[in-house]
Amino acid sequence: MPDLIHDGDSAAAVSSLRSAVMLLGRRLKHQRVDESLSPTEMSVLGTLARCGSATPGELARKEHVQPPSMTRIVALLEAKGLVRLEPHPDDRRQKRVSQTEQAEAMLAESRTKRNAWLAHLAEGLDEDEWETLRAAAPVLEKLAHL
Amino acid sequence: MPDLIHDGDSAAAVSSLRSAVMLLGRRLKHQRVDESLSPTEMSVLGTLARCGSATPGELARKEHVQPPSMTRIVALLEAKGLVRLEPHPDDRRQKRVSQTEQAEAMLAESRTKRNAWLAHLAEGLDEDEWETLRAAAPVLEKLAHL
DNA sequence: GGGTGGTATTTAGTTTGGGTAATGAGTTAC
DNA sequence: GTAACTCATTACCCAAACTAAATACCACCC
Repeated sequence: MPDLIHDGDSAAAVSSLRSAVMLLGRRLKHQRVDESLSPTEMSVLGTLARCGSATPGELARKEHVQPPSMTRIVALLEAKGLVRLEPHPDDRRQKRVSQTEQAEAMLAESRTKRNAWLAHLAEGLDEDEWETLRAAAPVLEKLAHL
Repeated sequence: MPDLIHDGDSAAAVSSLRSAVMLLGRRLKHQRVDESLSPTEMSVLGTLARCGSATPGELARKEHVQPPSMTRIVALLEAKGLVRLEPHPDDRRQKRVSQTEQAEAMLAESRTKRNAWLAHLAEGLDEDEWETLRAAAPVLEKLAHL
């Protein structure tokens, strides 16, 4: 690992990365598959799809959101029939959240639409640039979860 | 440019990119140099540093924010002594926004602190991964502005 | 067994950062 | 010279997070 703080190139890269991520994030917020679903709600569904099921607390930690926010999000998702809430087998303080088949179908449709939007945006990139980005995607994801 | 919609690998990359960007964006929001400055305000200062000066409307378009929001942001920045507002030389409807020396100093300090945070986060990446990310930074920035 | 401290979730109330609609001033085209 | 358009602003609103406090439960120690 290079010295990220004092190496000039890395410093510039970090700065560039930050502003790009924040700007792109703001734009992505507006690209919703389902108007009634907030970006974080979508993200929670994605997490559930990857992890199977989780407690609200685990979800809050994974999404880097405070527990009360996750309570609200889970409640809204349940009201829409996208997640199921069951009592935790071992600990009656906790609950188990898992996605429904409906959520799975919506995620599939959502991916198609998101891809269309981002693909449209990425038409402004050349082949090499896209290749760079494709290589970086998993790394960025790892970084985001560290 | 490959077919981003139907190529399976690219579809996965797009999906991964989206969730990573949104999650990382949410986390970055909390890492402020100056507690009294919102992420978008910081971003505006960054844009001004790159572009010299601009009108509120130009800034709104660059940041992908509505004009009224930019009016408020610029007003807050002016109240903090970080930008200067002058009448536009050619068109009396418009104004020219430019950063002050104070803003420049703050940006420098800000970069140091941001780098420290992101560098700390990036300790979990190995050298190759960081190299990948560094190469992707300018591309991501280009994509965000398309 | 009962008290004590800690944890999971929720409720209530607040802040924040953005949006839309409507207004006023200034410019451009006809 | 007026009609149409553009830039910035004002007033109002809304969504989505937060903090603090309440509730329910577990685990440990005596």
